[in-house]
Amino acid sequence: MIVSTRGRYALRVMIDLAQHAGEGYIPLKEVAGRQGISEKYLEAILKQLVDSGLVSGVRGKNGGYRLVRKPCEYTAWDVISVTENDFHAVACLSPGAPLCERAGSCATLPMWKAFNEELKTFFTKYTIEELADGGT
Amino acid sequence: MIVSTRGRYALRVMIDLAQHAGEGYIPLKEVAGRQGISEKYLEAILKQLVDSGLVSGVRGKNGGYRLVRKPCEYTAWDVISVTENDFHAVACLSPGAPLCERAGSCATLPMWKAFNEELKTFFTKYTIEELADGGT
DNA sequence: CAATTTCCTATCTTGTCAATAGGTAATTTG
DNA sequence: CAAATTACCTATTGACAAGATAGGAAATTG
Repeated sequence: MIVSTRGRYALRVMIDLAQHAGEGYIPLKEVAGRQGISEKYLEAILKQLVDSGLVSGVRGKNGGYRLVRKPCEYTAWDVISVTENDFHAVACLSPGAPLCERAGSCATLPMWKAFNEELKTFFTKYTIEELADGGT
Repeated sequence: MIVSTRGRYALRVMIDLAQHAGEGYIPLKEVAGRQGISEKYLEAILKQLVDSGLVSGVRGKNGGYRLVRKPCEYTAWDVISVTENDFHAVACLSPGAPLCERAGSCATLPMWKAFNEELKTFFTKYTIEELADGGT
């Protein structure tokens, strides 16, 4: 598949946190329980979300995770682009990829570039708030 | 990356064959040479294209590969959907995937379905002829 | 028959995904 | 302070696919 379990889980976690916003910090255990996701695996995903500043985590009793911004201020793209490892159309378009010597005459490169843009455009259309509300 | 080397190579091969249509059967060696792709690896890819009826292959002297239809009658989607292993948004949407018990209440499923459609729509817009001509 | 060229099967290496395990550091509460 | 809670950190495992390579069998031509 194109979007891995990791990315899917990350989205569900963000949605879960959105649905319980305003309730203080939500412990991982709760989210994992509600979502039916392995705690340990979720831990790794949440660390990534914390590291990239999408979520804040606090230790100790009453600790847990919380959204940093309002749910309407996150898009699916924000989450996916952080959690999916190499979310670009083709290898040549990965950041830091060695310049392809055929790039100048590559018949397919424009299509891949357009697809790359399309990816971002598509997932930016969905906000976490919308997804959490199940609305359009 | 999202589209693997396999899919990219397959597209380049199809374009190459389109650019040399009407010249009879083109041996793998020529295509591989022009495109700078390992012969043995290309062999496996071409077999896939033959098996799925996109290309015909003939053995022996003067043999090789040839497009079955006109270049304008192939889309990038035709090629990619055949060569990419599991080209669907998420695992739940792979054909033959076990029905997800959360499907009914899954907040993200509609988005994944829309993305699946978008994939097909996007790549269907490009014909091999257009790509081969380098035009818009 | 000999050369050509596709077809077929098997193998190998490398890397990522998905998950698990065990321990460390911070924070609150009794 | 002690104990419970909870996030953080590092390492490891198993399964699988990508990307490639190798050697030979079958078909076709001249």
